[in-house]
Amino acid sequence: MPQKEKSTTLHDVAEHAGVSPMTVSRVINGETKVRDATKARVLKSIETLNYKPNLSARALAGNRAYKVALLYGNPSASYLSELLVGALEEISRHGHQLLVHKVSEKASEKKVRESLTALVGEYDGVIVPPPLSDHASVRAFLSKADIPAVFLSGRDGGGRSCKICIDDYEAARDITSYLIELGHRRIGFIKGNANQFSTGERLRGYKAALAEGGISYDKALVAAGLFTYASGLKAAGKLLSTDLPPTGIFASNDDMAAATLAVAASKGLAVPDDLSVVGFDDSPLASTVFPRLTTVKQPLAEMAAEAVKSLAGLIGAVAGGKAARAEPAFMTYSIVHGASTGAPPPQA
Amino acid sequence: MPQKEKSTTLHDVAEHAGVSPMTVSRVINGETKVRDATKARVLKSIETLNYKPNLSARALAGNRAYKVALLYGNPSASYLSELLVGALEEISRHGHQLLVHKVSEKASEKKVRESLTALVGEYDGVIVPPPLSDHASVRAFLSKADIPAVFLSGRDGGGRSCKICIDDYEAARDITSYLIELGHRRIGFIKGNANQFSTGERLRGYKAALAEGGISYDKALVAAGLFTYASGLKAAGKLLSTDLPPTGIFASNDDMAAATLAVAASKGLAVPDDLSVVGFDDSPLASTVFPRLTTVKQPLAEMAAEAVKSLAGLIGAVAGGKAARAEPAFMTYSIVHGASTGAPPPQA
DNA sequence: TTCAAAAATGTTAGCGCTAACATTTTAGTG
DNA sequence: CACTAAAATGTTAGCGCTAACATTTTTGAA
Repeated sequence: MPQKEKSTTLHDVAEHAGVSPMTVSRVINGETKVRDATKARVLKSIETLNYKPNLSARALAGNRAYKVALLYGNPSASYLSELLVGALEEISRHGHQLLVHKVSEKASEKKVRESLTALVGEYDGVIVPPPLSDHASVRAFLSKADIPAVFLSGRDGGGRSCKICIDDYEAARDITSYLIELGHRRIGFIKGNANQFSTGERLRGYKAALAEGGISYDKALVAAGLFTYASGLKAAGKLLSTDLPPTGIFASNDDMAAATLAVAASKGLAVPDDLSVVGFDDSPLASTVFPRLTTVKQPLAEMAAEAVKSLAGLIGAVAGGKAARAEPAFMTYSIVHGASTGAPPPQA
Repeated sequence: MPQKEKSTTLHDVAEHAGVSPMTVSRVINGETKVRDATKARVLKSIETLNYKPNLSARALAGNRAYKVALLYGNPSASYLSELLVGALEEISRHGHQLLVHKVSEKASEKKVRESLTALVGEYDGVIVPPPLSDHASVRAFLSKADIPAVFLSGRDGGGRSCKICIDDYEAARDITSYLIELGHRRIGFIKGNANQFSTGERLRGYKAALAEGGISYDKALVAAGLFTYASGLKAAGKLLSTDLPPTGIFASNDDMAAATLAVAASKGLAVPDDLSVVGFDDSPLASTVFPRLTTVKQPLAEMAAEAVKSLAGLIGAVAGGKAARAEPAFMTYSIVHGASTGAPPPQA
């Protein structure tokens, strides 16, 4: 039972290594200004005694136990869970405290304001994932409240904010190019919600890939969507009912791509033989449906960890009275190759 | 900026209320052995000064900052995120620390053992959601390691463990009864993974409802499944290809129910006019697909919160040298009425 | 070699809170 | 109304760690 006997402390390590506690503290923190020989000795003692710093004590003494709120209003909980895993990992590494705070997107302006007002006194910083990160009034409020914030995706933030995202434009271009490489020439596109920043970026990427492939942009192959399954059904229905339907469809997210699969099935189209489908996000849905979707995977856990780091930096800077302005960070995405893509049918 | 000026401490409150810090501490904790008048005064001061206890300090002084690991191996991340939200809420209320620890279910026995061994020295307790809570070797290991554990669903645990769950049997019976009330007489059932405890319970509930409705159990209306979308496709395909297909299908989880919808669509069956479909879990998928599934909703966030509480109790008891054995808790589920259910077609 | 600047290490104090014990107040008895 | 047990409150000390400053050791130029 680890909790019966006292756990080893900094002092135990110090004694074992024959140095002062402060030196040990320095080793486990900055690791600067300690002679290599000493450092090695301390590290060995730490190893031997299996020392684990007590985060509570550290937070208390160092006066830096930030409380961070992860806002969410996203019913697409899959996104959330990966964020949480990453954020928790990073948070607990530093002894901060993470809370999840629900902000209903559909609530009235006033309600949102109330919900956020509660945060300001309570937390030292907030992390804002999409779609909240595109929510104008949320952004405006946080900016005015002058609370350190890190936005995931969405537009660039003003004030004490930072943005962590992947390059939606590049990713969309890449995955579209992939379809082109497979031989597709008529590629449909299902747009996302118009008020989200990534919607425009993904469309831009789609167009760029077409241009690079020497394919002219055809308005008839683009359908509006809202990032929802239902909207995907409608959009895919429209695209697949034309005289000359596309042989490949790029849906701006997996929900709509999954809907596209459903529409294809009901029309008797085989995927990927008759139609290739790609999505975006690598949501659980992407691997749930059959065939598994080819899609763009964002490193959400890493992004969340990065967000926590940036936020800690922002908070620290603000506390230190410095101008707080972290650089936006682009993370690397990857393309997940599923079974929903293949060469176009020969007659096409 | 909340982090610039020092936040109010226990002492500030004590001074404001004209009592000793210890009295304030007693008020915010047990609230016992303090005169009502004094307590009221202190509470008012707390209110006035907007005092928030410092969890780090409390944990440090009280020597009770439990580290809790939430194991997961569940690719169905939706489940996880709701658990996390609930667990985080409760955890941070007490200043404990939560970590998520991945345990690959498909790894070799040895790998699993290694993965878990790391936990034992590191954490004070673990929370084990399904499907891990049904994983025999995980259970055996935790029991032998004698680490406080709370299982969500799954079988009852031995050793220092506790189980939080809903009554799968009752829930399955309820939702089947609902189909019967709508007028269905031929109700198909798609089973879950055979090695999960809830699979048997749900089947038992299905049978009980049939019996109560005076419907005889027909083996031909039951298909095997594995809780996956792909297995659902197969099972639903089988059920809907018979001469006299069911008018309602109860899939043991939402993934398989969603697959049933897809099969229905490809067969030209309208849901719910030609076929009613119900699922189990209220996963995000349930509200993603069209039409929205009627399903059983487990209060996952509450269950996680309860798990944290139970775990804290177990750990405390163990630390105090008492026999640790918390009672299993049944939580209340609810039935979510979606658009996937309706009266059976008249000719049926 | 000598000595100051730089680098490495040590000392002191205290973060905010709560056990554990000490003291005061209150209520209850004869 | 004194006197004691019980209840309420206060005091002291320290949880494990790290700022901030104090001291020692090392380094390298004169």
